[in-house]
Amino acid sequence: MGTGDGGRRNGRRARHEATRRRILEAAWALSREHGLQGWSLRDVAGAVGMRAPSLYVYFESKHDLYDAMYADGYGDLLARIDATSLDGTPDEVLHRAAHTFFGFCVDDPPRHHLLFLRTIPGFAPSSTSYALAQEALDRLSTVLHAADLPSRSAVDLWTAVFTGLATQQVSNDPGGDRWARLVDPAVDLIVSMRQPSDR
Amino acid sequence: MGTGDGGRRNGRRARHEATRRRILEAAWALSREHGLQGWSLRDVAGAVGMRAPSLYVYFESKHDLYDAMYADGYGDLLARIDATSLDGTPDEVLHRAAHTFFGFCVDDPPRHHLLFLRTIPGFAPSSTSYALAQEALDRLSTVLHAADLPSRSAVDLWTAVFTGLATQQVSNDPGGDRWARLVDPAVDLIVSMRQPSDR
DNA sequence: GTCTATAAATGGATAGAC
DNA sequence: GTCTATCCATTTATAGAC
Repeated sequence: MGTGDGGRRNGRRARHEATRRRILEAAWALSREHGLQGWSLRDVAGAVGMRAPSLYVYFESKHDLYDAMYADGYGDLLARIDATSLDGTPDEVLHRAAHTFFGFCVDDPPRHHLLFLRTIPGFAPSSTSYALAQEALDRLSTVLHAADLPSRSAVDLWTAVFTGLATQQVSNDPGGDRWARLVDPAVDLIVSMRQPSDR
Repeated sequence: MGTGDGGRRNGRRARHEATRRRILEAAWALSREHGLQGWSLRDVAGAVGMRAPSLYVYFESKHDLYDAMYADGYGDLLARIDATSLDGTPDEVLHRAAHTFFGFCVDDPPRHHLLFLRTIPGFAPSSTSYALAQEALDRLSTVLHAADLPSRSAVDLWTAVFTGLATQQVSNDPGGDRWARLVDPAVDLIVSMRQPSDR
């Protein structure tokens, strides 16, 4: 024992999780190819060599699959945040943080769509998935605070500006850098907002 | 003659246009109630006392209806821009322009969705409708230019920042003012970006 | 866990009578 | 211009055999 799978080396549970992940990845791939709403459960099933009804062993519904994608996306964001160095001056950290977030958005447009635009009819993240979104926001607050931008206004402006830049980039100049070039100037502007009371 | 309707006071053409508008308004109303994708052509028809097939006399398809809504939305935006005074100092004009745009976005979330988020599967505006969007952007450029912010970067940053603020406001604090309060500070920041070479 | 078969509903769009 | 009738395709989801 001690493997947590009932004593079997490749337990049911692990296999189940592995298949879940294959399905999840197939859904992401289809989203990148045909848009976040451009595929059916049949399509996902076909992509993993199954029939549609079999998916219901792994996900309760299509919305449940979207929810898993939502959690997965925020998991990726948290991982990127964790991998972002906090070395250097506060301003250096801010520039780095902005690029981390902007890059995350433009690297995967459908993920950006699901996490930040949220226009899937009838879909709302579950409370456990939403907790991940909250966690990401908390970490952003922590970084901004450590960089002498502690006010809620600063955090709110930060999210609005960089989701805004990313949305424009993704939808009006995909693959280009027309708005990407504005990330650093935007950080400088927000930094210039620092007030004595903030320190 | 001279009425442009073939000599009839309430010509076919005028009636046709009037019915088209009724359908359009019904689609907007349903969008505000159930979301931009939360209604079918049957629903729209029911709302105007018709059956679904009759709508095809006025619109070629559902996408064609979306396209008319898109053009209608930009028509509204252009009207608001026209109604916005250019009096006062350049900075006053900029603040006014920002509030005009922000108010336009938050006043009608599904319109904001259709015009600026553009996540309707398969929908893309026709060239004539898109020309209206271009016209709106041109007028924004003109205003910013007149207010000593002539660079393309300034225009790009402007659109990103205020669509970003509006999206956050609409989706995370509907009816509130959490991001609305940041409109004026954001204008101040962008204004502070003016460079000698810009004048 | 995966399948076949099918339910159950929906929705866009067309044909043709009136 | 509006209707009835209907097509046709699609999709999510379930039942039950294997």
